[in-house]
Amino acid sequence: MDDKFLTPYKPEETEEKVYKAWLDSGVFNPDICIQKGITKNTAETFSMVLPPPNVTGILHMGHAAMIAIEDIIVRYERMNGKRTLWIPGTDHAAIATQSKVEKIIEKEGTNKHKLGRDAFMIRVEQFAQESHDTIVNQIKKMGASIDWSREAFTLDEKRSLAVRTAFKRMYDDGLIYRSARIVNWDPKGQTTISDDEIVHEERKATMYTFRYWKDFPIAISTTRPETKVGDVAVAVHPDDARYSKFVGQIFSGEFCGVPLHITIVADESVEKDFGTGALGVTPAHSQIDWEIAARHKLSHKQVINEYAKMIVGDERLMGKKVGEARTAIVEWIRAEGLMEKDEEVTQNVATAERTGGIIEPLPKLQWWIDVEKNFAMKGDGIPGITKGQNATLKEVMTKAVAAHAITILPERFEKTYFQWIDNLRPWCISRQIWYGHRIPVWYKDEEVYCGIEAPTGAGWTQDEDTLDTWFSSGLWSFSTLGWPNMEAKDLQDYHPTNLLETGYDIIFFWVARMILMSGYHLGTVPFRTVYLHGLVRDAKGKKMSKSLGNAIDPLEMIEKYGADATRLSVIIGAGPGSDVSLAEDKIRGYKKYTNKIWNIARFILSNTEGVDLSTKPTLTAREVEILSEFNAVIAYTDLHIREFKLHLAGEKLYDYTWHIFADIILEESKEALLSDDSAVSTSRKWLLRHIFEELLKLQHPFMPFVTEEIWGSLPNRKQPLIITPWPKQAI
RNA sequence: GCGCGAUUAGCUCAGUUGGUAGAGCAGCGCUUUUACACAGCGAAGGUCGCAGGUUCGAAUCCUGCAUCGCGCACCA
Repeated sequence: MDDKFLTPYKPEETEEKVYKAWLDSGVFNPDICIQKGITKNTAETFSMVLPPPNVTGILHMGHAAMIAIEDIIVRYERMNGKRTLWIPGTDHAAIATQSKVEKIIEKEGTNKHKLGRDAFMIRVEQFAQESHDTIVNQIKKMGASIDWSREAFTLDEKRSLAVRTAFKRMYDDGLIYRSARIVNWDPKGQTTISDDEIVHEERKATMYTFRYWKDFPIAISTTRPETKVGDVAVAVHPDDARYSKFVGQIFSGEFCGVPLHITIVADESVEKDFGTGALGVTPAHSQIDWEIAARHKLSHKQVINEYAKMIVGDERLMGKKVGEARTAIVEWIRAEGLMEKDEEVTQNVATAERTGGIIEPLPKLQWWIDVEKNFAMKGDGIPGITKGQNATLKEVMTKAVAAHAITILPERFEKTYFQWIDNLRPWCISRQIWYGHRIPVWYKDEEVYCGIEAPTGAGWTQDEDTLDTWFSSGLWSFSTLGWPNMEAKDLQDYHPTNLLETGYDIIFFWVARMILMSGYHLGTVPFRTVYLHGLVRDAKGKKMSKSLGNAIDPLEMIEKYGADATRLSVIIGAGPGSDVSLAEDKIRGYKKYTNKIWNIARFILSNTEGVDLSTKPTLTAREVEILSEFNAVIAYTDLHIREFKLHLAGEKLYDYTWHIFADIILEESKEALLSDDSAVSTSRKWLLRHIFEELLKLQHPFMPFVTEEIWGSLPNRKQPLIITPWPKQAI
């Protein structure tokens, strides 16, 4: 027995060495596994992409949980003989990364405009590179058995080609178009954002009810009086008897120094019972009003600019921030005696997820993806839509899940997914930021050119905007496998991928967009199964965050307690899709467990020397009973891993190893091992050694380091544990 | 407003074909005995949110309610 077992288990002396041995052996790469004869080249494949972490800094406990879950599954599949591919990568994360770097240079007393586009981009790329290196190191520390030879980045050469190709094809099909509509403008980030990047925050506000001027016949209500200088109409319900006599009339007057011409229109969208039942229509600053104006062919007038400042009126309004303008207008309304009512209300204010800026709806010329336009399907991978048949992106996304070409787990998230599709509007994909994929469109006078490469000839200028980061991540399942080269071997072997494992918080951002992109470009699903995990929260169930100071740093935990303990702490106690509470005590507890296994190894190794596992001795009745109980443990573990109930599998192994195998079986065996009767001790030795080795295999996906290290000290080992076949029930 | 989830021991949570309630941590008592004190043994601790219903039997199924949390939509 190795002397190292005489002292407690030391992860710090084990993990780096073990990970390096795995890397050197090349077993993370399925091609090498075939070359070495570890995997049959006819073996079933299992593929998965790592949800690429943003290059915005360091990984948090949620990433650690994600890596642990995925690595358990990958190791399980590999031990079961499959050609197993897990692809690593990182995401440039466009707006998130850019705003992070903007904050950093702001502290240095400069900004992106002073630096200029080129110099600023160099700073961003440096930052991204540093983050990338940190992240890769963290993924390795967690023990991820991922194929580094296939690492990808959403903004590297290959992925850029995929993005431009995808854009061009969708543009040619008319699914991508440029149009002026109301956008979600983030004045803080100075960019448009998509509907999904909006977070509604409940805030107190005042609802004012007033008339534009004294003899205006109808009072309106609003929480944003400053936008009323952009009103072109008042909309009422067609059945509203109070106002029907005014419909069609135009009233002109002056509102806080701004001349207005208000048409009274009847529109079904107006609720009679809300406020006064009359809605002041501000087409340029409200999505709904824009739609009403379109229905009634009304003009629109922009009164607020990109910096959320007023661009009409006299000195009372012009150049003022919207908040100040609101105060000024309210004062004016009161002074004029126009105010009929003001009341406190709570309302949901739209804010930008990344910057916290209050969204200012503005009309702007932007690029969009049409989710309701027909295109010809490129493949047969979506049930109910055959190749060549016309379909819309909405239909593709719906059918992929409704017809169970994709299974979403836990199942309840299917409802969430369908609800999102039901409310889906055109996806705004252009961003006014610098970091990201430049839109592959060039302009020359009136000409517009969309291409994978820049047009030849002089005088072309490329569109200034970049793409929403989720455009490139939407391609991830196939851009990492060689697309747009349809002949690429990886693409043919590994797509659709088997599993997408990610957090439920990005089901719309990412999961849905991947289904959209794969459905359009390949005519198939990007993955067969979606498994959604929950959030890692603190001991009191609060979301971990730096500002709250309750965040647990996974690297620090790995240093203190080891990667195996850290992995178990985020697996056990977390059912599929439900959040997991984590305190340092929990991780410490699993550190003790790794040590327990270490000591079991010490006992087994020193008591079962010379045992021949290949020759099964005659077992006593009690031993047969123990073995059959253990077979049930194998079956239980196997079943629950396959059903993604890793918490149950992990907990069972913990409970069995500690409280059955160690506390009962080992204790009761001491007598037999001391026995003078060699038949008694031989059969008991065989049994203990057999169960222990099988337990190492079963636990390997959960705690790869300590199990591999012990396995390496077994006298009869033939190959590393990571590629040792998974236990089968046997009597 | 629509939808989803949670409510089990002091704390964090497990517990699916319905059959006498479980773990970890904390706390209590005992024990250094062929592994391990990062340990072992033992005791204690719960009317499984509330009210009904189905059933021989309900933490588990059904209905309603309450509280907390989340998502979506929307309030002009």
